Amino acid sequence: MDFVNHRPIYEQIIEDFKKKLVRGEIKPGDKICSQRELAQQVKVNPNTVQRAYREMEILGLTETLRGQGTFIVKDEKMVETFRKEMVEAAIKDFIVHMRELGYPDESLLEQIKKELMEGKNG
Amino acid sequence: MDFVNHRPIYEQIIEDFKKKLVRGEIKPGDKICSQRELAQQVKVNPNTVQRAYREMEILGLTETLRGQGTFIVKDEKMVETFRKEMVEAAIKDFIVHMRELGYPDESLLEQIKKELMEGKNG
Amino acid sequence: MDFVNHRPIYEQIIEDFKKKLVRGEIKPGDKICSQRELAQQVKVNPNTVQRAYREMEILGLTETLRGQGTFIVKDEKMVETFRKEMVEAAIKDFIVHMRELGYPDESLLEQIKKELMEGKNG
Amino acid sequence: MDFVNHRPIYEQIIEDFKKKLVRGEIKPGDKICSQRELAQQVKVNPNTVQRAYREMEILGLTETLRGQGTFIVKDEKMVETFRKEMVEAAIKDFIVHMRELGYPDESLLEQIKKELMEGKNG
DNA sequence: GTGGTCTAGACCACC
DNA sequence: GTGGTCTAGACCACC
Repeated sequence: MDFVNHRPIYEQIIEDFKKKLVRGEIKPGDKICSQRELAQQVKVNPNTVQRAYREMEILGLTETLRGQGTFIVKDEKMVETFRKEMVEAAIKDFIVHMRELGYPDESLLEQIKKELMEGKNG
Repeated sequence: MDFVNHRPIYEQIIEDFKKKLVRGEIKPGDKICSQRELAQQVKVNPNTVQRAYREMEILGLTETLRGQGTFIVKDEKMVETFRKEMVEAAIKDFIVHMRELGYPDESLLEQIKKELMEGKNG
Repeated sequence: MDFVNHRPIYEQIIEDFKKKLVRGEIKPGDKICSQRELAQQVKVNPNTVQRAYREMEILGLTETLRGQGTFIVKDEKMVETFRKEMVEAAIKDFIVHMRELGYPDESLLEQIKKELMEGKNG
Repeated sequence: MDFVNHRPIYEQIIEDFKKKLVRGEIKPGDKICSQRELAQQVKVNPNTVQRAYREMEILGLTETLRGQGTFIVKDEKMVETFRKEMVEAAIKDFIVHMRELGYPDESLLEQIKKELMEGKNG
């Protein structure tokens, strides 16, 4: 967690969770960490984790069963839709941002290619 | 300004300013809006603008002369360096983000190409 | 705090803090006064203290954790470097000032010796 | 002049003037720059220079003769007294400052000796 | 008019 | 309780 950032911690937790889901590190039907456990792991107040979990349930990502824990909803399609949405949003935001910087579309692909190579070797 | 966003208004002001600089809408040596003027334009308190301007000065982007106003530093090179930094950082952040989403590098260029086309026609 | 001085109060707060650090009255890792507490102690507005604390963080002297407080960076070396810098700067400034007054280097050591003695007895 | 400093410009002008006097660059009875002239030289508003000159007259450093200009008071003793005061104050302030930094008197002379040497060679 | 500092006090996020 | 942001508005130094 980034405690300096202005982004609320509970949003950062949700964001992390979404990334894990999209990457396939956690799958529909999986039981996820208890709130207490996660709070200890990421060194955050249990209240903050509670808020994140509550919001994830509202978003339809998880469901909590009394006395059993919190589970990812059993809906493969949901994850796939979700993945597409996040990827597309990321790309669109990026393009908008680069245009705001006055960066020409023509140079963009070249530059990305270059960075991808460096990232592999570096 | 986005008053709903978590992002502090003073940071949004700095961000706007950076974009204008990078796009060449304002140039080294230019006098920029007075604090009071900008405060009226974007409808925030002069103190908030003051804070943004102060941070820009610390960042080395502007110079402030008491009683005269705030100016972009007279240093073409600085602006160019700055432009490169911002573009590069944006691309790197984007790549990192896409990898966090588990998106394969191979598909990335294709996908961006597609989005760039749509953006043009849309 | 000196409310008559031209020196801004927030700078005086920073200066006091630096002196305490250099003198070893506060140490790396220590939690320092909360902003509200210090504001009450020195009878200034919490915003003024906030500004001082913020600048100290930018200077790399402190670290602030939301909801937990402000701490001196855990870096013994940094403090030592800082101490040396302050002492050296003070001496250099002094020498420059004395030369500006046309005071001959030769007399300087004598004069300081004299003053040091008086200070002890006085 | 230092336009960033919080020290009022008119005080900086007085300070400069005092240093010149103490160094002997200007002498009792000398005519000094006209206000307009100085304003142009140091690139400052004539009002600011006027204020500095007014204060210097109040301090008994100068006298203004209508239509003739401003002159340093013809009082050699005054300058000498003044010189002693400034030098002594500088030394005392310095010692106080170093003690505030917790710097031991014993090391002080050594350190100054060292800096004086460096200043000569550098 | 232009920037700089400060107060008083509200409201928020997180502990 | 602890820090962060913001407003409203005063007052100052300098142009």
